[in-house]
Amino acid sequence: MARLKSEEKRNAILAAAAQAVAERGLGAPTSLIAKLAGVAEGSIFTYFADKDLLLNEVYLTAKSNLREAMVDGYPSRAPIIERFEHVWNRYLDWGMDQPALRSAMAQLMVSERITPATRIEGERVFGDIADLFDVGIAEGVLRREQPVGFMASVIIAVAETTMQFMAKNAAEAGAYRRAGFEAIWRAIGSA
Amino acid sequence: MARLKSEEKRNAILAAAAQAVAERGLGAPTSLIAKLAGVAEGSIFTYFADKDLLLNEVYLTAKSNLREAMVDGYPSRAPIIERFEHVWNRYLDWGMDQPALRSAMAQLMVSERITPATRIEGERVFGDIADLFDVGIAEGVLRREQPVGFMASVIIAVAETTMQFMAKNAAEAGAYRRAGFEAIWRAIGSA
Amino acid sequence: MARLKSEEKRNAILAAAAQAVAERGLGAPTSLIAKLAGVAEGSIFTYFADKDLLLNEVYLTAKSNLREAMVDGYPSRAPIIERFEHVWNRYLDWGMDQPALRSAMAQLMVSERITPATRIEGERVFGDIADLFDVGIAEGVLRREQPVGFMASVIIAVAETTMQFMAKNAAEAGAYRRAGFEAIWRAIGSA
Amino acid sequence: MARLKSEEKRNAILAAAAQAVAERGLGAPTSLIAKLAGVAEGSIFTYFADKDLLLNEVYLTAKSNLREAMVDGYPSRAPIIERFEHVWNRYLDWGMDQPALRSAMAQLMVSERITPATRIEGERVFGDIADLFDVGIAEGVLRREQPVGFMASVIIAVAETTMQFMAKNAAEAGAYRRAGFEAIWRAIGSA
DNA sequence: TATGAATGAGAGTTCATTCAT
DNA sequence: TATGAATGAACTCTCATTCAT
Repeated sequence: MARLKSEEKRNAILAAAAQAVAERGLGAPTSLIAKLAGVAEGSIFTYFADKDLLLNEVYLTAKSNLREAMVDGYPSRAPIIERFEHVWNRYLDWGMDQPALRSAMAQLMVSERITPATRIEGERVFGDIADLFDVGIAEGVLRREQPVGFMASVIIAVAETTMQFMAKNAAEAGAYRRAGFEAIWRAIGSA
Repeated sequence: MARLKSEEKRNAILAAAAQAVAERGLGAPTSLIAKLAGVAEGSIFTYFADKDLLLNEVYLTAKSNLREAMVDGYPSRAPIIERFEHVWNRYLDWGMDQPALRSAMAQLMVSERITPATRIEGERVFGDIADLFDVGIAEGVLRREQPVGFMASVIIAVAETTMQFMAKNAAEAGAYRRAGFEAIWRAIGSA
Repeated sequence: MARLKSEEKRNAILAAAAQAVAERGLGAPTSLIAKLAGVAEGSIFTYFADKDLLLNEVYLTAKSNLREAMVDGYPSRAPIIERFEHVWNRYLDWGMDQPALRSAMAQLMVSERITPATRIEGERVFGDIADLFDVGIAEGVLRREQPVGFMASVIIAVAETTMQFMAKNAAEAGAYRRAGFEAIWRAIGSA
Repeated sequence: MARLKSEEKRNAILAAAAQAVAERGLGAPTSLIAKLAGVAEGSIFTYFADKDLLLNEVYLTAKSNLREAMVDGYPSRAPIIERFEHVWNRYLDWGMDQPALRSAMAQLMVSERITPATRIEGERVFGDIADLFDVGIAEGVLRREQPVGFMASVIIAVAETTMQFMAKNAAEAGAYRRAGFEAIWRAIGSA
């Protein structure tokens, strides 16, 4: 048997693509991605049919990766505000730890290259986290007036902004983290 | 001595560039921009030294344009919440009226092609609107804990999100507009 | 005003493409064509949208070129056999003079890259020469049983073969030329 | 001593190559050939040193295959015209039955990829069929003026043309078959 | 100044061939 | 021997920019 397509190599390409996009935008050449991944230029296309498909996979991978970070250590039985805070903190930690993934995701999000199907799939990944909102509303700790999807997007937007400030000013990172959470909690909490 | 004709052409190129970026992303070819502007391909480069510079100007123009929309009809003497609401509504109106400008701005914002200098200049444009915050804090209607720049960015992020939902679901546009404002006001208001 | 697209350059590219195809087959790189034409690689695409279109134009150009060679000095009033012989000889002369054009045409003819539309257009070019057959049949010097299109194709095929032998054996070129004509004339003549 | 299994695989590759060339031209990728042959991409190169060699073998195989079709049921004692007619009909039958082989052969014939050696070898395969001509000339039923090789090539060319018309217009296939034979017989017969 | 053809570096992608398995 | 992933040169085509007109 010949060499089999390795998950490892696939991941290396995905990570390299994220880095390349973070550094050079969506126009980052596939040759740069190959170099960063330590594979031949042609190998990219044995793992991904074309650049757009690769970019879509980067997007999905980033979302999954983020989701896992959020779910890890999730305090299922704690009061809902603590659960929210857990998710919030994991989100920011993820963004600080993986600036390339975060930057790539942000660029991909507003680009035309992510297909509608990928966008839907990306939202599906966050399905059970979105359920948090339903619980919160049922328990009366979240405002019921706002559509759940809208709230989620607002949170992401604020988190994104918070991360920008944390990244720009590491000394005050903790302060921004708290300020962001308070802003969000006030925005969506029913108190 | 500003040649009228040229100023017009310059503006046509800027508008065309925004449209091109909105439709095709930052990789939109200068030849498309030229065609949309009704100008020869080469003429772009008599008005803008290179594409990056053009893109930076688009960014600044969009910001100025938005600023003007916000300032127009500004109720200087109304209670501060009404002033905020005015700004908020003008922002959303602008985004709905000028989807190309909004989309281009969003893409430019997260891209590497906007220079730090341009970013600073872009923030300066909003200087007096940012002053609103100082007044609000002084008057005790805004929370003082959060840095002003951070609050402003949060507002922009939430507005951006709100516009996305308005654009996607025109029937509920009014509801999103209000939901967004309430979320923001709770987030930054001291009440 | 800028430089205008020059007919001259277009022709140079067409000729270069024919030569490249003759030498390297239909897979001849556009970069070689550009070099042979003395233009930049990119210039090919300002004159022809893509390689297939260029190849189709080469085909059509070759056919037109051949047609002109055949029509030149055509003895309209001579007996029909002489008119045929004129066409025959002009055809072979053309093929000997323009081996690149001939070879390119032969390869293009059997390839998938010539579109049906181009094929039809190519036949139309020979319309009035095909009329020779109708006259011949009317005058009773050509066999009437065979469809005109078929006869024409047979002639071309035999001419092609004749040229191959002439090219391979220049010393006997004259003999092949006569042998080919006699074979054809017997095949289609009513005598 | 010939491993059966391998011989089969070799033939599968040859057949697949013919089909691939018929469908996609000489630029058909070896990966397509492998897929059509039901063989791994790399295996092609254990049977044929490189693509050119494979193509040359396809050419030779097609010629041999055609030759066998012609020889099968050959009426050695019938009058020479019947023998010719037999060869003619077998040729056309072969072409109709094996369009891929015919198309591949036609494309290879005019291409630069068939080496002179292969061309000579290809002619040698038809050696004894070419002998028919010598007999015919000796018996006085064929014109003696024309070189044998030339006559043979003319016949092939006319047959090729006839097959094209038969393939394009199945309803009239019989008519073209007869018309082609008559044209050829008049061209080469001494009558 | 305006034009748009010309340029060629560089893009994404293909593919014959190699080679680890 | 068979496999198919790996390779990278080479391909077609795009595009920012230049420059003759």
